[in-house]
Amino acid sequence: MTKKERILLAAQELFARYGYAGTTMKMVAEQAGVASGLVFHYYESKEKLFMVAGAGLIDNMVSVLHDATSETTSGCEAMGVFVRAYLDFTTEHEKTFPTIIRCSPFSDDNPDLDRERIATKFLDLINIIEDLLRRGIEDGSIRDLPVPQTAFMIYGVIVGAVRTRFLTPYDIPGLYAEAREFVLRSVCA
Amino acid sequence: MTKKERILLAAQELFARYGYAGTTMKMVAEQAGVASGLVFHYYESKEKLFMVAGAGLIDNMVSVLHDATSETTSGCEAMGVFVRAYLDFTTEHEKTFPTIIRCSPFSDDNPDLDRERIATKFLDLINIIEDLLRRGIEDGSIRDLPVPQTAFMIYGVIVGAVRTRFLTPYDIPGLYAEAREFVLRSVCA
Amino acid sequence: MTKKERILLAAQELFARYGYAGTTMKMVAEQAGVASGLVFHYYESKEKLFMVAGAGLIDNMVSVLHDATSETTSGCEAMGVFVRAYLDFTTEHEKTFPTIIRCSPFSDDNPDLDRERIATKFLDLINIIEDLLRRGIEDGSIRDLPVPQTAFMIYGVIVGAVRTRFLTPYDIPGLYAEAREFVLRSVCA
Amino acid sequence: MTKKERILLAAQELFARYGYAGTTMKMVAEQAGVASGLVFHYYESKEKLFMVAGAGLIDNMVSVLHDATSETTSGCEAMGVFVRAYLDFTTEHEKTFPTIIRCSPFSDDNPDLDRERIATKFLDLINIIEDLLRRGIEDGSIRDLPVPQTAFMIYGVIVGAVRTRFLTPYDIPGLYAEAREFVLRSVCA
DNA sequence: TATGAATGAGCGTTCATTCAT
DNA sequence: TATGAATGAACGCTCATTCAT
Repeated sequence: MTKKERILLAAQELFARYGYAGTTMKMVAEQAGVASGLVFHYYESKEKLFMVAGAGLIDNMVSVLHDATSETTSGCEAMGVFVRAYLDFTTEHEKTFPTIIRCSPFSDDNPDLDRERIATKFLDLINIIEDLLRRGIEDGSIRDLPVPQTAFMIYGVIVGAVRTRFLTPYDIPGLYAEAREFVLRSVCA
Repeated sequence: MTKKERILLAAQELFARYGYAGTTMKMVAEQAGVASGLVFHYYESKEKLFMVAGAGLIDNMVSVLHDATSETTSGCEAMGVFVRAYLDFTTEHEKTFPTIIRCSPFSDDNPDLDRERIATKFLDLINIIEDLLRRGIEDGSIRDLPVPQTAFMIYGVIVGAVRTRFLTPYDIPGLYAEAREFVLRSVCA
Repeated sequence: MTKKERILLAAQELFARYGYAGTTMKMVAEQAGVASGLVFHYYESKEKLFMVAGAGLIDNMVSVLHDATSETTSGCEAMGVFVRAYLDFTTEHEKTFPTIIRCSPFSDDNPDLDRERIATKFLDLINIIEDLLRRGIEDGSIRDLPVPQTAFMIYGVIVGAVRTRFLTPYDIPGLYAEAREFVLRSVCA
Repeated sequence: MTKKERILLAAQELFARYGYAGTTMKMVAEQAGVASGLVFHYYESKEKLFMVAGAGLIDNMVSVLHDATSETTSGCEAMGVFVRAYLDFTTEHEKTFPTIIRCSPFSDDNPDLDRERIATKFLDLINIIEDLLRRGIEDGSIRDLPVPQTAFMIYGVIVGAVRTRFLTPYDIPGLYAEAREFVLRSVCA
């Protein structure tokens, strides 16, 4: 692993854990085991580092979710796969994933961040959901619902489940499975 | 309005708008029209001010939601009323409400905050939902679902809708109405 | 002397001695015997402190020079008084005066400084020289010379003498007296 | 042009434009099209690079001025030629010349610079003026004036004119021609 | 000769907090 | 109760300089 990569990983973990404001560039440098100057050498500024850290994770996630849903036989089934894959992804990347939450356009972590650019990234995720909805409506496995609004609701449930799991002091068993059921009950025919 | 009250209101508006890290005690003092020392005189520290600001809003909200759902005839109906009342509340308090988002246990705005105490506050909200669920399951208007998990999912949908509305760069028409439908479809018998 | 005044004086002395880039805000705070935060509390930024430091000195100087030349009988005589008074001023304020040099529009000390605002200040000085020239041309004590250009040359001689005295490693006796003669020989009839 | 030469030229242009503090070694490397390490390889440190950059220009200038004044018939005439040649030189090297201003012993740009060594360089220039003065006094074309002081005054006028031209926000037509007249009126018999 | 990754001291600035009045 | 002067730790960031390759 190069130092550049170590810095990025450290940033993802720390942003995930402490948020944007709670993470200092010195912390990143220390965790990566490099001098603080090197962080700036490679990523220019804290904001840019945060963006790159988040964008990398989203790209990765989008590609995983795209693959996961491509081999399904109905829109409803695909939706179930999507929710599960999303939630699995968060479990597998539990150390870095919250960075995505914190750089989402729904986040309030740092109002200075360039929302436009972030929103564009997240649109990829919303778009997948919309595609699955349309596919399901067409093949009859999903009710005839307003697509964009419903897509956001589904995303809300998923994010809500994740946030609840990551940030709630009390543990709720079966939360992820229930999130999937909750969505499917609401949208499948 | 006393100076103490003016400070609290200023804090709620500023935390709502700029978040915890983005709000300075000087901003609060200025907006309230008092000297910065007075803010500390009344609220001791930034963190405590933030907590009081959030707690006040939640208490207010809990009482509004309690009242709104008390005169309903079924659990399902009550749930619909709850969702609508919650969303209406956010619209009516759009200048201060986001403070609640930012001090929720699901928030990442300030990792230093005393999660335990915040969570207790929010539990009041979750408890109302759980009560409504149990009531509906009993009267047959709501399916037989695992109560705590489902309560969190419902809360997730609501919060997701709110966040989408408050923080998304693009406007989604009918989002709130759709959120209510989404929930009822999923839980009502 | 208030702390605010002590900060300003420290700034004038340090900027005079070490220049803009060579002076740090911590140095100013230390020399003034205050915490570094207080310097920003009163003067907002290094650049603004520098401007205030320079402007104060120029204002003071302009008023001294105005007074000195007001009780003369001819333009030529007034010019001699002006040069002497200017040079005397630098001697009396030798610890702080170089700050003026360093914030002059002729200075290269900090290209970021707001030249427009500085230039306006210095124009007051140039204007006095121009007035004296016109007065002398009218009363016949000064040759008929192009006023603005000559004003700048005179200012150049004065500044040159001052710089030579302040910054040259070797001492040149009678430099100031000679500067005055040099100017008068060139412009007086 | 070798890389070493390209670095020196880049340094002269950048120091001229942005001053010592405003120029970074990375800027020099970039403008020269080389890696930053190479700048240090050839010139050891920023300060030394600055000195070499300034010294090179002065040497060049001294030789030009020496040649220009060698074929004159009187001290006064030579002085006129000197002033004109100096000012012409600044016009012909307007991209790099200001570096000389910034490394002059009269400059405040960098108080760390080794004044002794710089002063020695500039003495070459002053010496030429002194020689011309002595020659003129001897041949009767120049008044009997104290040589060293007058030399500094003349240099002050020239530098003043140059600084005014290079750094003043407002343009003054005929400034250079007037500078020459100003000097000759003052010193020629 | 030539690169650019890597270092770390130091800078300007912010801001929660304290305290004399 | 009310002020705002005063503190100082900590932050993001810059940049001269070093050094392995």
